[in-house]
Amino acid sequence: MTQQNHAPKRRSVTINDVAKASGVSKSTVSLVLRSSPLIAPETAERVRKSVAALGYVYNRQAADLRRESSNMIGIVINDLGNPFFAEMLVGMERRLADAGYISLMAHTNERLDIQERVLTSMHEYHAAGMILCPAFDTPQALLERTRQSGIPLVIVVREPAAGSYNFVGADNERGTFDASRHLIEQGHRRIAFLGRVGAGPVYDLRRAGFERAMREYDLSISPEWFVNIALTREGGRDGIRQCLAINPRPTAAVCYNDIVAFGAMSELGEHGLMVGRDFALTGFDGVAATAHTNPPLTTVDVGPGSLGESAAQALLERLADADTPLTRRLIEPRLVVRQSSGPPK
Amino acid sequence: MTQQNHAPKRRSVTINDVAKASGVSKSTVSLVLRSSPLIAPETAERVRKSVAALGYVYNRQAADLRRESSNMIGIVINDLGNPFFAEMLVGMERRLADAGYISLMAHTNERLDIQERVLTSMHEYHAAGMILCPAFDTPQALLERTRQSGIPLVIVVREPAAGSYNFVGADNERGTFDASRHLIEQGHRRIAFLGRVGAGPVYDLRRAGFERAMREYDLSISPEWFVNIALTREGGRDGIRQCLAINPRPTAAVCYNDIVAFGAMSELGEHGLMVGRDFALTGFDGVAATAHTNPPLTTVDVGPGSLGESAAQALLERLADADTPLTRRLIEPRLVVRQSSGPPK
DNA sequence: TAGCTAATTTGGAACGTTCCAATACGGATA
DNA sequence: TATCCGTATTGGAACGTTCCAAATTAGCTA
Repeated sequence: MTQQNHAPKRRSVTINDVAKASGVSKSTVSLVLRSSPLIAPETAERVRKSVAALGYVYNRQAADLRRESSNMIGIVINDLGNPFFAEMLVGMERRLADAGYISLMAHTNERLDIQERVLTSMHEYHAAGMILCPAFDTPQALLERTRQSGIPLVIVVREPAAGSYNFVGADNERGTFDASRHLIEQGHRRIAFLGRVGAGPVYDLRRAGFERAMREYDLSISPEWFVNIALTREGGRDGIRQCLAINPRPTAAVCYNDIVAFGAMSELGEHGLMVGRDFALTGFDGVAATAHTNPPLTTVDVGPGSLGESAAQALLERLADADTPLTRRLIEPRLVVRQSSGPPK
Repeated sequence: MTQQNHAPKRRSVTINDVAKASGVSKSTVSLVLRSSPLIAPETAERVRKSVAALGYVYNRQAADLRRESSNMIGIVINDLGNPFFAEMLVGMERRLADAGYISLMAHTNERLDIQERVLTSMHEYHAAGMILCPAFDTPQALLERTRQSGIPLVIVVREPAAGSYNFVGADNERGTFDASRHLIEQGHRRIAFLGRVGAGPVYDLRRAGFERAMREYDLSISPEWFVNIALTREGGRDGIRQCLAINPRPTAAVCYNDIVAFGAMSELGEHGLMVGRDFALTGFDGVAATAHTNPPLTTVDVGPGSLGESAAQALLERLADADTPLTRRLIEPRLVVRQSSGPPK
């Protein structure tokens, strides 16, 4: 006795089955599915009935193959552990979903080999467009190759050294300038800058903003105030430990980003120092959590969510019209002053 | 004069072009691309040369259509603003990518209509499997429908009321039990529970764990200690405000999850209370940030990343063998004691 | 040399859509 | 009645793969 009820393996119902069931041709069904105005209302109604009755599900794979396109957008993120990127991703996804696209998401964790792999994979799946937040040290060649493949590409957050790309990011120099000026005007004179030296153009710009502010107020910077750390919460702790060892001790620190500031706050607390009173801190990014730390964190808010939306928007415009000129959008950050950045004692 | 150089529109290179270029049949090329052992090494070499020369890119859409399958996995997340889900997502994505799959990710923001839409969309794209974290109040029917569609489905975090599903989650009752017991053993007697009343089974279980611990230590619970709040950082603030108004005032609170605890910490700080000394707090989830708050947060660690990996693993097993029995995996959480949960004064 | 086997290679027929040119059908006009 | 027109519908050829059964080749053996 042969066992045959093993796996149902029911052939999936196609447009043809629907056509047969409703007594029209597959072409008609196809038109109905795309709600074409060509079809007579009664016919459409009948077809829709059969669709429901048979439990037909549209096969986008087949449709996309024929149309030589797709409704999938590739999103490549390098550090989802940082809420900045998570919030940005949410913004992108929302905007894209609203426009009827679905997101192919991949996380590179700053690894170039993974980044390369996912980019080709998205390519193979015929993504209609891509949003890429390049990992550190991404070779120019990779970007160039992706660009030339002809699929619309928007680069976010980290701007490539050269070449013309569709870019959306924040005005980093301006951001740290504002934060630094704020600290200076609070009365701070010895201010540290916590970041990863040589982390690329973003680091350079944020540092430059800090330096410009100090210069404009005629304050000189001791080299040891450039504290070199990993761009993580743990790095923030490390940065504070280094700061506290400096003599004379800085009274404030401009942090590369919010999560570094989080780590710094935690470490300061463990040393019995009260953030905002004994030591001032500013972050960068404006992630949601900054409003709910102890104490709330003064930060340079770039609007992570809306930055993501902007990127998606730029891509959508490009998809709508391939001849749209490549745009470069720099978001003006907004300094949000909270309790972490009080004056020195 | 007709303008024709408008858009390049170069026909994409197909397997046929490669075949022609290397003097073999398309079938052979197809086999080479999938590195079949049937092909003679020299032939494969020759084909690969042409692939590179022509800049051929594999069309997975076409392949998947023919094979009636795909390498895409749908992941539906409801609240990426909560780092717990972001970290879980990272775990899933990594495990799936390692296994050669690519993730179709969608964010529902707890909205049922969006959830419904993305599920059908993933369906239409022929996702090979799906991981779903159901939005609050997801109707049983939707889950049932998805399950019956035949595509392997793993449900995470929030367990459906009934029916047999592949589920991966945490032992919620046990988690809050451990946290509550810890606070009690620290000497706390008046302990609040901050959560959203009626938020579903997860709330019920976490509350039950709290109640059991109190019962086991013969402590009665005043009804007002069940503080009803939104499950956000803002909700945590709100919860503390409510706590402080209770007379006699609780000395500790078990928070529904980590972000609620974050908000609570921030609010306590603004009232001049030192967390861990003047008021004790525990979180739930074990997100990375808990180790770097001010002070570091005692939490019930379920390992968000590895929970995601487990879910992916469960799905992969099901994909490998459709007859794998449906599993229900409950992760045993681990209480991580930090400074937020010191004894009462 | 014919016949057998194993190792490679191959040509069509799928997969489920969309596109296009062509057809069918009333009804109005000449 | 023949012709035209607009509206609705349709069949077949794509899209770029994989699958399958069959064909080709080379090397042995009888």
